[in-house]
Amino acid sequence: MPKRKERGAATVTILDVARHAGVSPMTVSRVINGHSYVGEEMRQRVEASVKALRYTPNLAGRSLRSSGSARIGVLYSNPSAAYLNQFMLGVLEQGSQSGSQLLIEKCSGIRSQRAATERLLAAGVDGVILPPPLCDSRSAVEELESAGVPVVAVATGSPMDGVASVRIDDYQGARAMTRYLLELGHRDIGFIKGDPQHTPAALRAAAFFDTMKEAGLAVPPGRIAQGLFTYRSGLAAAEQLLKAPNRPTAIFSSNDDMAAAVVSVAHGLGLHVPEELTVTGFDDTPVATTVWPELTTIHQPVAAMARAAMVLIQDEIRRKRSGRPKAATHQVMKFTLVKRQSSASPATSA
Amino acid sequence: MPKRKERGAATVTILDVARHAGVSPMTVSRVINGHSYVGEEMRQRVEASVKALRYTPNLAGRSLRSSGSARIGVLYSNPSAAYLNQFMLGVLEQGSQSGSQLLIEKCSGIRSQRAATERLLAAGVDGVILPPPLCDSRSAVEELESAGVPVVAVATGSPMDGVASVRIDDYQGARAMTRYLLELGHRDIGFIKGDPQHTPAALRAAAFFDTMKEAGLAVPPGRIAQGLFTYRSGLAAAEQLLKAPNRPTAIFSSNDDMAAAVVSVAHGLGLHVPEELTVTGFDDTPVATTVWPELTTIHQPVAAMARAAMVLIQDEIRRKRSGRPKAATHQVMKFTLVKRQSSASPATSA
DNA sequence: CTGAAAGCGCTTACAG
DNA sequence: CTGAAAGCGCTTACAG
Repeated sequence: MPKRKERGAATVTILDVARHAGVSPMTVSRVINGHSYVGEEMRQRVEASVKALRYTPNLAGRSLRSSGSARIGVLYSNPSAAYLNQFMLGVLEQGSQSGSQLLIEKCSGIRSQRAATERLLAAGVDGVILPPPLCDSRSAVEELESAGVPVVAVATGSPMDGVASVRIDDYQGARAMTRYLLELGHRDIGFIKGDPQHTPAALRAAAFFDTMKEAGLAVPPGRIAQGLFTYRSGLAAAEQLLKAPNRPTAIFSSNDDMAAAVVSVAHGLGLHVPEELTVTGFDDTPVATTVWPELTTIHQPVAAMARAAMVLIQDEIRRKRSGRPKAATHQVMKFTLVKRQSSASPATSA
Repeated sequence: MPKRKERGAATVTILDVARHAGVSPMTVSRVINGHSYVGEEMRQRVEASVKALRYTPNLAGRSLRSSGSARIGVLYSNPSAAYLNQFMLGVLEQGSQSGSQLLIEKCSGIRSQRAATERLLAAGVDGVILPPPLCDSRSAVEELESAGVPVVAVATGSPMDGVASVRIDDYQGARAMTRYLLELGHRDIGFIKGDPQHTPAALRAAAFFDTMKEAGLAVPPGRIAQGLFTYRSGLAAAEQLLKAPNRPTAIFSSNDDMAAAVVSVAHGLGLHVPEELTVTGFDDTPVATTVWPELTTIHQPVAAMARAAMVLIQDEIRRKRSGRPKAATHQVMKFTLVKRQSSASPATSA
């Protein structure tokens, strides 16, 4: 005697749907997954049953049968808590959806990096995702790839050949922001550079300079400050820029943490943001909506990028298992310019 | 002919371990799960094999067989991006570990709350987790429970009878912080209250007052400011407290966002933190380590609380399925006082 | 204390 | 275009 229905709560399975629609479970499966050719009439019958029974597939069952049950590692360092949270959110979301198992390893410094890599390999990972700044670590990539483990680099400014990557176009992002500031009427714009060790920092700076140049505007050295992507470095950079004899009407910071610092310093100097000073950031991390005024910034879809990285790594794993060559896809995701309260046209009296 | 081994990568299964150890898969399963009585010699043999083969169980397989494959809803409103990220991280972690499926619904206002609840019920959730501030919504709890769906409330200041909850002891947390400030030598301490709509806010305030009173210290009304847990409200509160004729030597803010605002205002007034003003927060969200100086605060283990909530809801679901009564466990997790750079003894010249 | 059998929900080949 | 069979990796009863 089958005991399929012993539980109190009726869990609708693919079999229930099949029975309801008067077809085989296979057909239901095909409809759900949008696979191959299914007769139009059947498709509709199945879809109606799915709806009527409120069926949602059990992912455990699916991933058990499909080869989705990969073991995926995430190796990170230098944790900006906010970024990492968002990133891991995407990774976990996609992971639980596809039934993959995740192994998270943190490292700091080259020695612990090697140890962490070893641990991942020992645990039998099928693929590894590298969020920034490890996405640019040749040593990490090489150690993993030479062990036959595919890698996906996330948010790198310079994707490596043969290594899959997901990123936004940092250059175009910074260009869009600079153009926006120009459109607002700003001509005298300060810029805070990011950590030179991080590849996207250079792209953001280059885009700023190029766009200013195209607009026929010179950027004197006094309008540039070096930052390290930290709030603290942003404080110093802001003071440098704002204590100049005649300050700029806008400051474009290479990330949000530093932009938040600029807002704080401006406030301290009695400058109203955005009436007397426009401040913009980059990344749209949670701090952008925490500070007041909220920051105009370039939204980097961190969670979506993490999800995309999971999809890419799973594809590489599948390819490897079936003996196909690497795809090494370079995926570029869309950024968006988010206008909030920290930006405005310069005061006419400036 | 079995095709168990067709894949290139050798995925170690429980069967491999069983063969290696010369026992049945059942015995391996029992050892792994620490179940029932297994002969000591066998246990060791199995454990050795697990290690030798680097076996890690496939969670999809496990959750398919066990009744772990519950469908769990998370209903949230009023998103503090940082808090929610951390919270979801914990939920997803636990969810993927136990093979549960997650349904996330956001709502704002009572009308959309009802709609979101309906959607969860329509999707056939087996249980729902309510992060703050929905953890205190009687209407949400009642609607779900009356539909027979168990609920776990997270971070509520006043747990309801018969509804499972996970929280920290906000009163003791604020008490610990106040004592710490007193130990540092502060006597004149300002306090910023949180949103009165959130139940923990009152507990934190009460603990501050009680502890000051016990120390024989009066808290004049001018030392208290009302906040709403937002950075913006913290700016206003900080100005109110710091522009008083003789300002306090320390300000205890009911959360980190407002404390970050205090630091910014202090900086603006030319006050050095912590030399001239100690600032402390509550929660230890990412902003606490973003600002400079980094905030001394009470660490609330948000991700761990989310994980605990998942475990509780799964327990309730299991109970319900097997016809047992609700457990309605109230779990209190430990907070920790994290000392960072924003606090110090008051200047002797103060 | 240990194991042989059956089945969780789904999808991959293989037939038609 | 559709379906019957088999099996993904694991654990729940049921026997011994």
